[in-house]
Amino acid sequence: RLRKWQRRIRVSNATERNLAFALSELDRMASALGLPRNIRETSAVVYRKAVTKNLIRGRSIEGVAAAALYAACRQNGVPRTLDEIAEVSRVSRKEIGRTYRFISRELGLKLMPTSPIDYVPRFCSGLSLKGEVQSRAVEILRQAAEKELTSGRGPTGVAAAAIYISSILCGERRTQREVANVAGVTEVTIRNRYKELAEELDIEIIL
Amino acid sequence: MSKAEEAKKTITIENVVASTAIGQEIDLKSVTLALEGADYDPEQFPGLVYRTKDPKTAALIFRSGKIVCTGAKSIEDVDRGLKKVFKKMDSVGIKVDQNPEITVQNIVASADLGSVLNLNAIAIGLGLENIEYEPEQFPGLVYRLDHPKVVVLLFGSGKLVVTGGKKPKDAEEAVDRIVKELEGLALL
DNA sequence: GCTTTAAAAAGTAACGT
DNA sequence: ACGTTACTTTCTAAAGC
Repeated sequence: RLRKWQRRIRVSNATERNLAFALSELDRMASALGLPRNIRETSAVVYRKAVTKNLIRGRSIEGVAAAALYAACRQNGVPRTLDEIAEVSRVSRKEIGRTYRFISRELGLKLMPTSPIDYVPRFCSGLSLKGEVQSRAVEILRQAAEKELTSGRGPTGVAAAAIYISSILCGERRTQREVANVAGVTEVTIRNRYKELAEELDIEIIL
Repeated sequence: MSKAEEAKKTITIENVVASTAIGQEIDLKSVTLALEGADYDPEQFPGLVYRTKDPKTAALIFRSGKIVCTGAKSIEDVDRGLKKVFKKMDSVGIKVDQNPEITVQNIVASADLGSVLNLNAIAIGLGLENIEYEPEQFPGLVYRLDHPKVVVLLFGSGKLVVTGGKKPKDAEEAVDRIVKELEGLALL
């Protein structure tokens, strides 16, 4: 009788300790990425659901926390790339991606693939580009989606290319290197994507 | 001719994995020394790797006498490749049953649906709960089928990969179902 | 879970020239 | 800006950590 109680208390303590650690880990990563409170709350909700469904078994708390944060950013329409999450996590990008796929499926998050449009505001502010450049980039991306120029392409690369084109069209040109650094892709990728967008959408770029 | 028939004609078997067992324990150390081109590093992996050039295959030989053959382009090539492995083992002094049971474990096939695909629309159409499509991580959409039990990777180009099947017919049935489901959703 | 093998799909990356 | 190589995803068996 007494042992059963002690065991419950022990389990309870361990569970609470693990949860406290996970929440502090979420907070630490969110702070490092400068994420707002609503995303920290969303990530905590996702993490608690994962705990409730026993999804932590065989997985590290850090891994599930990182995946929960990645999911929370996407749910709120302000995605971070796996590379960005991995930078502030102790877990590898590969592990975060696989854990995300697992909890996403188990919790039935049903998230749509990340849209390049969701990266535009953040990338543009990182390049000090005005709202006009942003809306023009978004318009390019809308047309790109309609003409099926985004299937299978990395969202960040497509967003970067649209912003690159938009910055030129608006007379606030940013170099491929500047855009590439902010978007976390290579200049080669921006070149490939922008050539494709320009040709398929009949946009003339005068350098 | 239907699109399903057209697509099925494009199916190409790319890789066949099979397992078998000679009824005997093997001293991998001595086999490694006797067979030229044999790679064996027990610290890294318990199996010895032996490659054949025609057909091009890679055999993983284990201490237990069990063997895995990968890389063959057809089930016939699995048999041809393993026959060569058996002959080599024989020439090195290992008595091998020349006709052990061979089990095909996995068949990887590729095919072409003939037209570009809107992966985003397909992800929604086939149901976000049955599909994995994360273009940030991989350009292909992952679709798991229960019948046949295989995994299909769909690409924006319209080309696809079917893996996990144990017989050529599994790939055919998978392509057939994919085409019909996409046609039903007007996405092909 | 990992280790090793093979193979395709298409995108992205990192080398060298 | 090329070209090459290589990594991402899926599957599967094997023996052992």
